Amino acid sequence: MKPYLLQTLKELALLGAIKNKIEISSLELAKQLETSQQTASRYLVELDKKGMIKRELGIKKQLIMVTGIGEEKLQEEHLQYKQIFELTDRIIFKGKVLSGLGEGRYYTEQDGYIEQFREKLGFVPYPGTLNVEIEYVERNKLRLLKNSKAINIEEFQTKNRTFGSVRCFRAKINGSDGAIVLPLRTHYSNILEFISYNHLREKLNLKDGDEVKIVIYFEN
Amino acid sequence: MKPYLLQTLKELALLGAIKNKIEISSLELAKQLETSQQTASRYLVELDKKGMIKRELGIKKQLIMVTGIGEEKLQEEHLQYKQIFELTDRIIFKGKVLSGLGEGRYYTEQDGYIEQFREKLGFVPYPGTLNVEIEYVERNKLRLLKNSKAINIEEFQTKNRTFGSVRCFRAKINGSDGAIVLPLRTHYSNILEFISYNHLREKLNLKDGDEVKIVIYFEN
DNA sequence: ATTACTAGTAAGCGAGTAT
DNA sequence: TATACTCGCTTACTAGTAA
Repeated sequence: MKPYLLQTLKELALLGAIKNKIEISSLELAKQLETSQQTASRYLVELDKKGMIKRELGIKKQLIMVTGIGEEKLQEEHLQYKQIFELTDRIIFKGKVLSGLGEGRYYTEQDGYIEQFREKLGFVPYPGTLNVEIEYVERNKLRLLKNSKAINIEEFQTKNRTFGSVRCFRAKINGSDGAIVLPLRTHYSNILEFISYNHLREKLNLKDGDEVKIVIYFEN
Repeated sequence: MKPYLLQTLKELALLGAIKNKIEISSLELAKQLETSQQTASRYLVELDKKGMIKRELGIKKQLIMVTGIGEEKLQEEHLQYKQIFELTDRIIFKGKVLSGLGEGRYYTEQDGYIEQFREKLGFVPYPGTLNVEIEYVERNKLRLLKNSKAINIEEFQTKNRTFGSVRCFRAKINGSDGAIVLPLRTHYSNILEFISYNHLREKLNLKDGDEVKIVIYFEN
């Protein structure tokens, strides 16, 4: 949708055109939008064609109402602003289920980790991690976690090797509870590793390539 | 502000660029905005010139952060969406104080009205109404009151004449409590009549032509 | 008064490319 | 790899005006 049409739609909504007919001439609308009468008229024609407004054209005046389609579009926009300014305790990602390398299983089966997961997260994870690939550009959102308080899993040693610290954040995947694990050393990547009490692939019926929604919660 | 720049700013904010530097190439941004690398680059230059973002240009990547000015602009936008979808129990107007015809005083001094104001609104109004002229196009917002429950002041008679019914809504003008009165018969006009316990012109130090903010509250 | 078409002008776009 | 310039093309804008 063209940005200027969205602005026009918003202006109409502000004047009460959601679930209500409002009476507004193209010249009045033009003044609101700080443009010409002709342009305002064109905007209305375009919005009408897209089914975002409904018009009743009289000889002197026109009645305008935002349609359900138009309202939805505005609500989408509203949600985005809420994400920016209100839902600041969480980050929302869309991603694709990825076939892991089986590494996750090796780590989640280490007693040193399991014991801490149980203590600090309150569950023993199903072996393995569910890997989700996010859009490369969205890794920027992960930066927000940088200065935030995490659930820290401490490093530990076995006879053979050392297992590094891990930061965890409570999270949901398609509504199911769990946590994401971020190894402390590695750089932020575009792959999220999700652990859960459940076998998520089975519970949520996930196959490689499926789109999922992940919400990560944090404090501050 | 150009609509497409606002959309760009919002996109950056969604990626976490408020109070945070994010790492994003013009090509990545272009993908997010569904436009070309050149256009995204131009947008960033424009936003930078307007002081809405701050950039650190490296050879390979650029770090971008939304500035205070940019954040304010986004918050303004957020507020408008809140007005559309959340603050549905009120209407907000900006208007100009208008010199009345003295009619208000005549009506507000009628015992038949005074008694009902005291009973239903909880105060005896200072004699006279404060008249506020709103933008002509904003009279559309008043339509929202049409189907809404009002505080109804009943008609009554004196020896000489009949005084008609009036609908009242609790309201605030520049933060001060009172009510607006809408005569039942008259068509919605672009003049709001405000009554209050206080002498508002004095209390708020208002002169003709001063800009005021009025909030009208209603239920459903 | 309105809306909205036409036509000429201005602004925006993106391919090519320098840096 | 990047960013962002030039330039030809397209889209958007508004004055004039018909309906």
